[in-house]
Amino acid sequence: MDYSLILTNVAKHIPLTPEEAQHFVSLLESRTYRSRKMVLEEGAICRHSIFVTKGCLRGFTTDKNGFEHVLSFAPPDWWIADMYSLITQKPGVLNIEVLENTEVLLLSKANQERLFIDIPKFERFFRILIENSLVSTQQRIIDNLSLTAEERYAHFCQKYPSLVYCLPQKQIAAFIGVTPEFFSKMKKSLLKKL
Amino acid sequence: MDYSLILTNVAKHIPLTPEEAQHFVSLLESRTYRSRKMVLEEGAICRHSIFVTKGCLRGFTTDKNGFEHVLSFAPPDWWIADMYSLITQKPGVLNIEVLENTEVLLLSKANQERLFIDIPKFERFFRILIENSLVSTQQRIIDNLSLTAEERYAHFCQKYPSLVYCLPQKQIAAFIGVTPEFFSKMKKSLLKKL
DNA sequence: TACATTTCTTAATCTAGGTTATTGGTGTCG
DNA sequence: CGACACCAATAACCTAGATTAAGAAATGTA
Repeated sequence: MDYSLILTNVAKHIPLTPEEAQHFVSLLESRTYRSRKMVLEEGAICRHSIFVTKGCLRGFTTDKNGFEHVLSFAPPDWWIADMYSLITQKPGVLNIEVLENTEVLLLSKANQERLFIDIPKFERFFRILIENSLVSTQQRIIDNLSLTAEERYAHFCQKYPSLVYCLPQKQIAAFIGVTPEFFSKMKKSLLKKL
Repeated sequence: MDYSLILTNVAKHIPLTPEEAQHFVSLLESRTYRSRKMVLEEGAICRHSIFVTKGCLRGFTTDKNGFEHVLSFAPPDWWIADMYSLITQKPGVLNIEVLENTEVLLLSKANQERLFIDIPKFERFFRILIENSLVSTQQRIIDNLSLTAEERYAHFCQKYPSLVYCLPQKQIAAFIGVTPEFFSKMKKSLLKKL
């Protein structure tokens, strides 16, 4: 098993000794998922933080009319979970689905808590991780309040350049908050402008 | 100076000995602000986390057309800051304004870091604080993507019952993401429905 | 190769919410 | 007291984006 991606990810924020790194990876489980598998379903309790090493996941909710809204994508080197459910250990609202064949590392809630006790600086690591996540989530609210669909799409292209070409465009539409039909129309009118 | 509100706020998540509590409050500065004062302006570096003990603040951004969009309100017992700027110590995009005469406690970034060293469990406290903030920010994105303005207003009333009656309604409009004119129209049509 | 399923495109029509403009109310301060 | 700034309400008109309903392309699968 290759842990270099996740160890580099951790090392961006806290230094680990070889022994600490060894202890950390011993708390992880690795999994392989086929495209379209649901990793977590609405109403279930989220018991792991998921780190993607290969492939891509998406987190989404379904509204009362059956429409899906994408909260986040998780390409390699990203973490994903239903934060609400993971924290409270109550049933959550998020669905997590596999978009292409994907490899992940799982850190269970119990192992995460053990980690906080055994190597307290992981408390710092996850604080920083969540701080960054909060900042980008807040920025997205500001974008939703102040930008047009076209501008939000432009931001998306800047922020996730690798995803723009590998994702079905209905998924991008469900992220920026428009219907697939409007997204198609918009893309066409963007081409005309060039 | 009365520190009971902030100490209760901390005690919700981590237990403190009297000595630790004493050390914590020694790192705080208290301030009083008059209504309409700008506590933080766009382009400035955010150097403190702000805890409100009395009154109310709001955090907002201004878009390229001059319209304001409210990211958060901070009534008593809430924390507020420009997270991006506070973390990076680079110029931020958030304005923080006083909505009525207000009393706050300030924790500077430097003192926060000292606190993490002196009393490491504060690392845990702020992680939990930010986790909760992330969960409610994510929920707001889902709401923005899947609910109508009327439904978002209903959510707002549930979440901030104390603010609904004390805030100018243009501020509520700028939070849920509609113009004051539409908000007025909407409120009228809600009355008819009863 | 054919068939099923999902995704993308187009176009007509519709609506939630924005824009602009006018009016009246309510502080607040010299 | 009057002047001025801010806030709320209303109404007529406008537009970004939704809805509905086709087909056309692409993709999977046998």
